[in-house]
Amino acid sequence: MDVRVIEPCCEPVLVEPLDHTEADELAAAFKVLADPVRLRLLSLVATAPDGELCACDVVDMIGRSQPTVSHHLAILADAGLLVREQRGRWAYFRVEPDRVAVLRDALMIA
Amino acid sequence: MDVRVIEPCCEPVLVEPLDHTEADELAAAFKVLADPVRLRLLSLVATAPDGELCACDVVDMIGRSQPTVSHHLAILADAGLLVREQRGRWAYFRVEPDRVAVLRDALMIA
DNA sequence: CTCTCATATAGACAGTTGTCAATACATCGT
DNA sequence: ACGATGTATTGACAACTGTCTATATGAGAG
Repeated sequence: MDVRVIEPCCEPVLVEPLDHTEADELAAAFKVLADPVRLRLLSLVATAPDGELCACDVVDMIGRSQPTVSHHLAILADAGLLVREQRGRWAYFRVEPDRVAVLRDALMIA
Repeated sequence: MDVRVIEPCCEPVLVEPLDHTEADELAAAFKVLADPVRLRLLSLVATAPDGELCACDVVDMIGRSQPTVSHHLAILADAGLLVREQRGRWAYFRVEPDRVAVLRDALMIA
């Protein structure tokens, strides 16, 4: 039977209320996720076969104009959720798991 | 040594991109978290000694007007993150852990 | 019943956000 | 060097959001 030492996971970590600064930063982070286009972009990159996706392929999948997609990708990258890598004319994006984990951990509150 | 059978936890669960409907619903849910006042309210309730908090005590802690606090509490309750219980003239709130877990699970993407 | 107090609602206003068309920038191929 | 192509930026506009004051609702106390 497969066993391992239990790690603190999925248990409450919030022991005292957020102060103003923490709340502002967290809210800004969640605001990035509070848009359907950005969530779909994130899920597209996360489920991409090679773990990365070219911006050139994304526009058609999303169904928004190229500037709009570029804008949302920039927001995700600025937030650290995606990392951007320029290869020639093309921009490739991949998910930054640690950054996603920060937000996930913030929800271990109850 | 404390051991147990491993459970699927904190591992990627997203295997295909979100469709429009899923993205819209998730975005609406994260939008609720995308405000510092609501995050502080949530953390105040989550860390309250009895697991519940009276709206009457909250206004002073937050530093916003009573209507504003009431507005944010309503948004959190409508989203299912808080449950509201009227006791006489007072309204008590507690966290709905299952609802928080839904959002946390949505971030198990990488 | 009436007064008081906790909470909710209405309405208004400033600031922010998502979107697009137009344009600029940058890199590759010829 | 030049043209083609992928991506980013600019500017504009409609829609949404958070906040307040003023007011309404609703429940207990006297």
